[in-house]
Amino acid sequence: MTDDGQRPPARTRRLPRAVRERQILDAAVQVFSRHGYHAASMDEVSDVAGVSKPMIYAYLGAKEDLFAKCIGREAARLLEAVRTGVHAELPPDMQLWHGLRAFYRFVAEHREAWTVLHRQALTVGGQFAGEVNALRKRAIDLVAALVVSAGTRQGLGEAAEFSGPALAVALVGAAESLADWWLDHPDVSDGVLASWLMNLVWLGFNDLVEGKVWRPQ
Amino acid sequence: MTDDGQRPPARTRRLPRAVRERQILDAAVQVFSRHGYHAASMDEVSDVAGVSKPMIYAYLGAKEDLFAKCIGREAARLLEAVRTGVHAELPPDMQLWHGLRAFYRFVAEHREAWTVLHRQALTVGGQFAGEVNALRKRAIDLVAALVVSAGTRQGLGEAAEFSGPALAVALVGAAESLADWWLDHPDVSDGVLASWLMNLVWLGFNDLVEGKVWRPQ
Amino acid sequence: MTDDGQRPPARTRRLPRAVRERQILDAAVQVFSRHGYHAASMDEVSDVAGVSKPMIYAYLGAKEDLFAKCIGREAARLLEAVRTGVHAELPPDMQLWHGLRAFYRFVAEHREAWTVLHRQALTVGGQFAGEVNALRKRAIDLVAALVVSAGTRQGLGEAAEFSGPALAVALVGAAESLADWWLDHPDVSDGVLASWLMNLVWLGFNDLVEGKVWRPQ
Amino acid sequence: MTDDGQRPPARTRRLPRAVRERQILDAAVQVFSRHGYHAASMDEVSDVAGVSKPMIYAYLGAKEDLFAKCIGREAARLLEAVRTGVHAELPPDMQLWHGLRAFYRFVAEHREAWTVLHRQALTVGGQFAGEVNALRKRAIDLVAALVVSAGTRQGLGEAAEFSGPALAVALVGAAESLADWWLDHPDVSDGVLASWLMNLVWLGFNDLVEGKVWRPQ
DNA sequence: AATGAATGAGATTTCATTCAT
DNA sequence: AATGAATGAAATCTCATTCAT
Repeated sequence: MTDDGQRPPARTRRLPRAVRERQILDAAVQVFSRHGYHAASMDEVSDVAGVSKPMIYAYLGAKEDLFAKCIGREAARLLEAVRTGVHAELPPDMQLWHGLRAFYRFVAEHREAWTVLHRQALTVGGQFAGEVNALRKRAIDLVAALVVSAGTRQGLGEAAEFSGPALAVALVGAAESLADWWLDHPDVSDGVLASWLMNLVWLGFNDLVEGKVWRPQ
Repeated sequence: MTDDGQRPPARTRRLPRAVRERQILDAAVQVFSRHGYHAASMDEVSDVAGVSKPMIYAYLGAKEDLFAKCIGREAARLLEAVRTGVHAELPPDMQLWHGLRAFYRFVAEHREAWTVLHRQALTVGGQFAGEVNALRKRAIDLVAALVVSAGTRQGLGEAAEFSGPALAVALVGAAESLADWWLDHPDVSDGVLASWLMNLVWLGFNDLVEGKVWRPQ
Repeated sequence: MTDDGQRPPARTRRLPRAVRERQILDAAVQVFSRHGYHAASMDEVSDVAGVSKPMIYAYLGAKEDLFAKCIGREAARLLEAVRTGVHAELPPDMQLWHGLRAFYRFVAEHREAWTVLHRQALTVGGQFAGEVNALRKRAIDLVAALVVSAGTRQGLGEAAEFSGPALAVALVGAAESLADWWLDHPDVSDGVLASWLMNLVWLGFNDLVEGKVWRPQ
Repeated sequence: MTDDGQRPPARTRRLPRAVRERQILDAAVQVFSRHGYHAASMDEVSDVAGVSKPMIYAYLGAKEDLFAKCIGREAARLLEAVRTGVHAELPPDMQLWHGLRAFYRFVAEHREAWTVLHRQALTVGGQFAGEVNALRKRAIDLVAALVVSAGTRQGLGEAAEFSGPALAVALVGAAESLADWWLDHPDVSDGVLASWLMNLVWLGFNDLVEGKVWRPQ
């Protein structure tokens, strides 16, 4: 709907720096999401942005910097979206549910950003592990906090069958995996998607809280 | 003890083709796992393999082919490992549990293969989606079959709160995510890891089967 | 105390043209002396000068012109310094001695200018040979005149063992070489430096004048 | 007369590495001597060498390495030439004379090498000071040793009017300067050139040894 | 008078790929 | 069967220079 840099922005001239920077970042996210860090070329970024290469280097630095700035911006956006979606005054399960919905809405509305964050950032030899893992870690911590708060509230101790962080990791992985799946099945609403996960995870989690345990055999 | 291609294999001469091919593939997996598809160089592969570049091209084709063959071989190995681990005569939950353990054992024993399959193959812009997604799909289908068989056995229809494939996707994602997490927390046994997932997923799944449902509010 | 262009001159505005030109030239000499003609960048010059690049082009022309103007200004300064130092009414040896002292004083006080003149101007493939060689030639001619005047005064003809111009060239080379050496041994006074040269050259020269000659064997 | 890489060597194919390396170095010396380090382009080197750029990088490394190797090779050659020319069993003055002649012969026969060593290597911001200064220092030390040996042999102490190292520096500078001058006056023989210098320097030096001194006024 | 914004052109360097032996 | 030698093509990045305000 809004102009997100899909088409070369008509090669407008003499824009203020902030605007150009946004244009370039938009283009870069697009290109990186399509090809990944290494296969993306600065030439394509400059084409898509409708700006000559020297501007990119002048404003955003070398390719690595550019990528890092993409990651940084989109990570901040995603986190902000989730944070706004969660309502801290609600009970844990509702917080989780709203958070998931916000996450899926973001993925739906910013497919490219999500692709860059989820797929492309992993491949660059730990070079950008910092940026992305920080995001992931924050997400996991957030979930872990919810889980633990819910758990302790209901008297769940530290059991062999359960590990807060690991559970959070698994949940985040499941959520991400579903997000990817969703990209190819867009006919499901974000609410349904979130419900599925809640039904899978929350019910199981509640069983644990109540002392039910699955054991081999 | 086992030759994993760590050291250049002493530049032996006149080996039968099959052996050379294995040498090269081993080296390629190693190099791709370290740098990813694009950043990996054929020069490094040839160095690590202790084989000249023309041999690589003669035996395994261009870089793309080489990568595809890496993916193919490791995917087959992983699938084989899981298939061998699962005992089809057991009840679904035990099948799932054994499958997960086999999966984690494979990851532990073939970190490089897992890295190539999980991380590096994603970045190449859908070029190798075929190879990897096929594997993933087979894994998901396998899980989905288990889930559905268990579900139908207990009379669960197609409810709004539930989707077999999506459940499988989520489960696979959770398993993968935990695998990654495990790489940094190697002091947990594969059995424990698998148990965590079972407790998270299976219990929740059972609730669904029994008609329990989580709903917002 | 003196403004040597060390710090960006605070980006003052609306200065008269002559002042701006001096600012820019000072900066340019500094930058050229640090990096040489090719490695110097107009960006750095503009930064150091505290003036935008378009001003440089407007006032002093393209990079080549700028360099030529640097050379020209510093060459004129050096010549002026030497000319002022020499007292034409003195006998040749004293003229030479005072000239050398003036030269070394200039080098000490304008290291950057000297660097640009001596080192950087040589590398630009004869492009600025004109400017610099003119200076050098004037210096050599000046010395040669002294030498010849002293020689003819004492009846020295054109001998095989002697060539006025060549002697001058050698003397100038020795003086330059000592100047460079001096940059790393600043604890010697300009008088001492000049004395060394006089003792080396003048004595030898006098011997020649008197008919003494060194011959192989 | 001999093929020194003047013309592209007919693009011969599949030469052994050592030969190619020599070809490339020859071309590089030529190009660097024409344009200096910065203005020289790897493209031109590759053209002149009759070899594609990748070969240059494969065999001799990046531009900096290439330049350093040029300097290194030519410095070694020059030193070798001088060393061979000097006959250590002769008295100091004859050693100096033969050394100078050898030096001028080298300059005459390897103008390009001399240009690279003398002019171009100075401009590269001290980056190659190591290589070149080492050479210069060795030359100066060699001269200084001669001077000192001659001086002490005749009882000259450390006087204010005299400094061994400084004298050597001056002499080397004079020799270099004459070498440059010679490039434009090739009708003088190397013997004559060397004689001039000997007459200028050695006589003056002998005066000093004998206690004669020039003093201002 | 002065400059932020902008770029065409060209530099170095790397890589996948193939001959010729 | 095996490889050292070789390259076309393309990537990243920089710089001198100018426009539009």
